[in-house]
Amino acid sequence: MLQVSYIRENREQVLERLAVKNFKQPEVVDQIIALDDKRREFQSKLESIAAEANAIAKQIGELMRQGKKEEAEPLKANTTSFKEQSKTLTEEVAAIEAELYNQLVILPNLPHSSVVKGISADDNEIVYEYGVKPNLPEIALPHWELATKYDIIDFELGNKIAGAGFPVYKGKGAKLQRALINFFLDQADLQGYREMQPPIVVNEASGFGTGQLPDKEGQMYHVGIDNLYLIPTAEVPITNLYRDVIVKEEELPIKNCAYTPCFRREAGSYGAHVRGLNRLHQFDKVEIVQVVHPDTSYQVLEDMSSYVQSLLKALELPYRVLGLCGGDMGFTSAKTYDMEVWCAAQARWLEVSSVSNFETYQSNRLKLRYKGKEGKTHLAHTLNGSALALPRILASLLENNQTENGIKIPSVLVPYTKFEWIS
RNA sequence: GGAGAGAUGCCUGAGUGGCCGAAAGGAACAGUUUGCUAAACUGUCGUACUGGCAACGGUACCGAGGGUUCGAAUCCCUCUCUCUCCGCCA
Repeated sequence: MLQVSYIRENREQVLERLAVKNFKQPEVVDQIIALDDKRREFQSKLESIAAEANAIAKQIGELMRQGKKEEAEPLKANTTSFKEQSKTLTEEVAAIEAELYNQLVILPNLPHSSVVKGISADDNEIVYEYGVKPNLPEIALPHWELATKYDIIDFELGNKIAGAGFPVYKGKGAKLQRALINFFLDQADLQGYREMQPPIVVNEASGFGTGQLPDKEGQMYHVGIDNLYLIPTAEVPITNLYRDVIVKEEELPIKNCAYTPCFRREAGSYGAHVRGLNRLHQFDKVEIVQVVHPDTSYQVLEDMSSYVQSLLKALELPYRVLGLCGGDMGFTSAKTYDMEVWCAAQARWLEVSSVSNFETYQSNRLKLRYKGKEGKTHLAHTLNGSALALPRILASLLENNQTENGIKIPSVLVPYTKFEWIS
């Protein structure tokens, strides 16, 4: 959520930046400013009435204490009109504030000045490409066929016990998953991220805190009986740890990471592009989350991007980095890099990580602030990134590393898997 | 699931209708003293909105939301959460 004060003071710039994100309702900006004017006007009326009423109540209290009951009685009569006025004004202020909030949540985050204008994924910039795409023989198999061939992932069994999008990993498939999780967590640890194990269900307040609610309600699994949501990413519980928190400036940056399963209903997805591991309802992911000082957030974004890339290099996967254009960026992000790995048999790029700087967009809603040395509070900046999401890494490993002798495990993973080949 | 108790500031904790935005202690921060550390002493020490160049004001907040009252941390109602005991279970 953007800050109203920022919108007021930087109207032109806000409009210009929203255009980069291809935002269709620029009139909302002026509506917000008008509503805020109205809010101030009504609130100040309400407050001056309250001030008068408080003053009278104080006088009455003083008289009562002195035992002058008779003198207090006429004062009471004066307050009836205050009560009525303040009641209607309170209702009006509440209505204005509700409308202001409704308008405010329509506005996406403002893209950073380095973000290019654009409408769709076609307009994203390829900022970096690394590695050599393997030359596979004609008979190369897509990962879902390899999974069956080596009996390491069973999609049918998953269908039976849960449904499509809930695969069962078996034997070396399961061990490879566990190896990847441990590898990612160990690497994050080396980078100074504190490992956390959060709940994988969250309450409504947390869903609102990171912006999944109310917008993406339909994308989360909801446990109705207890009104809890299965997390779509560890970003939700980890970032919400800092909801309504004021940290000391010297505690920044705060670096946390977490492995969790992630649950996404993916309502509306279908077809060949969701085959196999490409898109699942449940998947594993290691997430890195930082809370930083505003001055450093863009440097941190670059650091996080390099870190994610270092993981892909270690796994010897060809990848590319996309700088997302305004139109393809998430609603809450100011700048996002997507990392995509090459899946050789499918001959397509698959997104395995998304690293974003949210600036104050999340922290404003979360009320996540830091207290500066001068004693004032300021909103902190938040960032997060996948490091990494497992299924597509697995897909890419299986497809790219397939040989006549089986699937070769990257050497960095062998200490974790304790085997070199899936055959 | 049943019964009971509770929710106050960074923490502990007092406060049962006006003098309470809130005692006291601790923590933290700044200063004085000190050869250093410690101790002692002094001071500062919630958040948000809002008026003002500022000095300094106003309003709201004692788990959340309603209500009673001239006036609510305090009384009433609803909800949420926490703790204790019992039951069940890992």
